Amino acid sequence: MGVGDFFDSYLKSDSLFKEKQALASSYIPDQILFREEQLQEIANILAPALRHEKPSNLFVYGKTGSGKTLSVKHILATMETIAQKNSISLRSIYVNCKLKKVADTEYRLIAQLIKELGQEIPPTGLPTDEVYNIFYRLLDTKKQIFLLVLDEVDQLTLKIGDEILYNLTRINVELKQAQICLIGISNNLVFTEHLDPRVKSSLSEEELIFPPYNALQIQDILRQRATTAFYDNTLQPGVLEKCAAYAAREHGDVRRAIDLLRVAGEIAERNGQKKVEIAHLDEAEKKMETDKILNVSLNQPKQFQAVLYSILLLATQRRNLFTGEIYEVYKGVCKQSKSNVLTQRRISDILAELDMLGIINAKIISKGRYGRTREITVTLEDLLVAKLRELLEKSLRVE
DNA sequence: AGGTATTCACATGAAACTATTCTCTGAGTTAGG
DNA sequence: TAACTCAGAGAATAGTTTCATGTGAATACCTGT
Repeated sequence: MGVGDFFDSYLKSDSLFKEKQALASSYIPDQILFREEQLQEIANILAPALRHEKPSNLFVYGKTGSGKTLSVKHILATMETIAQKNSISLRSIYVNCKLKKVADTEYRLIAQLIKELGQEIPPTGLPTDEVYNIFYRLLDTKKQIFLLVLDEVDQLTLKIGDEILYNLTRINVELKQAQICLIGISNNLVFTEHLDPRVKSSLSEEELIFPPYNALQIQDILRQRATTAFYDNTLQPGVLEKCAAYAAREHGDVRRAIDLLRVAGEIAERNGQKKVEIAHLDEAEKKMETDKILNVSLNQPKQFQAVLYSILLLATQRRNLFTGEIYEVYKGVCKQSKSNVLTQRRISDILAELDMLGIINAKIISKGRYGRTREITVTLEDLLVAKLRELLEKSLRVE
């Protein structure tokens, strides 16, 4: 059967989704469940902004998928509409500091902020303090309050230190008319402990913790989303509960639960089934994991791929691998793929990063008289390993 | 036997270097009046 | 004389290299019994 037939039957088969949007990660529901307290608290802290007073800086902690970003965004949106109605000059800017090539360095963060204020800044070439100056000028055009949200700030400081945060907290001193209020969001609870004490005290004048959701709450949230997203009676009984249970086990990450539900729905739909079954959930979980690994691996730079390929080669023979062995194999791989060989120092870092990405498991062990090294294990499924190896071979043009 | 001291095989840190991409500046060139 | 071109100086960034220092515990090497 041709592609045309496929599209025909695709059109004819009715979708399971009524409004798939509701399961997207960017979706903001009208009502945020189980976060009344936190919402109220944020509102209390930020309310002075509506009277042209600078609110205290706020720091929001909580594990991934506990509704931090959603809540903050929600409050800001409502504040902006109210401000507009009463013609109060209030602006909020949201940046995610983790986004590569967007806001993950000092220069780029400020550049991004300027962009949000409606001006373009070249991606490179300007000295950083010049960029700061442009930013100051843009801010200080009139008397107004800026609410500046830095999502995943921990990533930022991890990469480039806390100097920017210090600068940002000091901006208010230099501004004549405008004032900015910083709202940091982090999913690392001990994050501020690595911070310069000055930054720490000024950044977290107010702190707020988002506890993880429990299984029952996740169920309710899922139900809320599911009723908008799916047609009635599309979910088989038990699916929602199972999905919630999965997520509850993963420290109450609702985002994951929602993704899982969406993917399960997609799978059911693709199979032409009328209902989402529990089996689809299992399949969805597996698929998400595999997709993630494949995606991440193939998007890594060549050298990472070469290292990973070496690991996979060795892993077929033995369980626990050490840095030195991997390096030897890696050198061979490099020769074959005609790329240049990096130092062991660098490979050590690459191994650490692959570990961070969750592709491999690395643990530093001491073998006593026989030295200290990383012990690396591969816990991926055999099928996935085979596939990954094949793809890497193609990408590296090896063997 | 029990207690130190060594030693291995890397890990971890800091600084400096390289290549790439981009802006800005000012000298030299061109074209028009 | 104004507009244009183009090379060179400077920046930011990613990815490395170089050099220096750190480290956990299995062994080697004592010591005194």
